[in-house]
Amino acid sequence: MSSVIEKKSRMAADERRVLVLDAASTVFGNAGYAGATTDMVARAAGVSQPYVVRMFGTKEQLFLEVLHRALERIMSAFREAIAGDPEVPVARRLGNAYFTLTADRSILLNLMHAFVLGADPVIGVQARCGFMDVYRLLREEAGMSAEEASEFLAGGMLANVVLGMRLFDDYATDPAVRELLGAVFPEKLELIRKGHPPLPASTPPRVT
Amino acid sequence: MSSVIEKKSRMAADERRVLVLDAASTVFGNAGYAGATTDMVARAAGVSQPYVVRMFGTKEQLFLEVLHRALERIMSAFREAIAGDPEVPVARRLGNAYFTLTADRSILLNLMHAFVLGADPVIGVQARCGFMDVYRLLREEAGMSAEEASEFLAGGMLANVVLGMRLFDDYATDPAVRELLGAVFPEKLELIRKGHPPLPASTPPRVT
DNA sequence: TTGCGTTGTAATCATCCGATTACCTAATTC
DNA sequence: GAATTAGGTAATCGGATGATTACAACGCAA
Repeated sequence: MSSVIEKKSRMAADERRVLVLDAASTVFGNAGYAGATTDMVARAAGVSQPYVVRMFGTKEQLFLEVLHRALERIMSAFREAIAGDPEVPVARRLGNAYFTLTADRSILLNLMHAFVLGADPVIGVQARCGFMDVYRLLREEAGMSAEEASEFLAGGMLANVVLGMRLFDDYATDPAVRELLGAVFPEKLELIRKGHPPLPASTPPRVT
Repeated sequence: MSSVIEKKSRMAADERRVLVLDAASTVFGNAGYAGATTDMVARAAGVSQPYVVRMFGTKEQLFLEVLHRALERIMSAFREAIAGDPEVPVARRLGNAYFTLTADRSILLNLMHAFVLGADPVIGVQARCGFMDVYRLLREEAGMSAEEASEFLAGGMLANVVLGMRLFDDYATDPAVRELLGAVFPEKLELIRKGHPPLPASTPPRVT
């Protein structure tokens, strides 16, 4: 019922910092960079709004840190997978690693928000750099061909979109959704579905 | 050098309406829903800001119209492709149609912006509906299997991300970008590259 | 020309948001 | 235990933004 961390009075700034970063990741992931406010982040972290901006300088720098941390997690998860059991093909190991990452929607959602802001002079640059870092990892460290890497990334982007769209919210009401999700997350469907329950006020889909 | 349409004095409201919708598509596509302002749209369309909101009621309704029009264009392009030359496989026809759509970045970018806003109570619903409409078209009208449709959509999502990220801006400076783009747009690379010149102030990528 | 509906804008409003300032209080040090 | 640093917040500011209102100019019909 209670939150995981419920400290009273003072806390080390470093601890508070990761709390705020976690909150920012969730908020930015749901609302996007421009749609989120520093006050939303502050409330989610249980601190005051001025404290958030003073810790990170600007809203933009806060988002860049969130983005950077998301990329770090992906890269390290992939590196672990690459160093894993050589019996199973590397593409499958990486796929499993990616699947594990979906447990925290915000990681992948923040990446997607950055990816579609390529026209932004500062976020766009970081998005391109981060994306190409991942591509290079697939090519050079995982030993994939350009076509294999492209195909792997394509599947990942579709998974990201499906998560961002909250398609799981319509799992119960639309058989086509079930079918598609089954194709996007082969074998893992039931597992991943448990981690993505529909929002409380899930509106039934209306056709236009 | 001059814009396509340069009418003086009065114009029929319907004509003006499509001008504003075109402008809105570009602006929303670049900045996203929350990042764009009605004033940016107004300036791009050459009208006053109050006129924009009076024509469409609210900024949200304007975005929904942009989104709806984008979906309509995709659906009709796909239906044309499905009705095309039966000699060439339908997946290839659809791929060509999708490639043609990339000529207007904003169509696909607005879709992506909507797709990552699934948590929004009104945009999210439209995003899911529109996406599933496309999926159903692939399954029922194009006769694809669930796996074929999923694979097709995956490739499309990667293409959208690559366009949104403005990866073409780094084509000249990064060989890995060239390689990846070659894998994402097989055969069509040179063709599509002509339609996506880098921004004037293209910042060279910095590694973090 | 007068009248009137359509097309459009200038001015303005209320709100929100990121950022700044000034201040407060719990620890830590000496 | 006084002094000092570190961890915070309340209050507020200036600018941006979506929306409203009131008004102006054009064009057409009688």
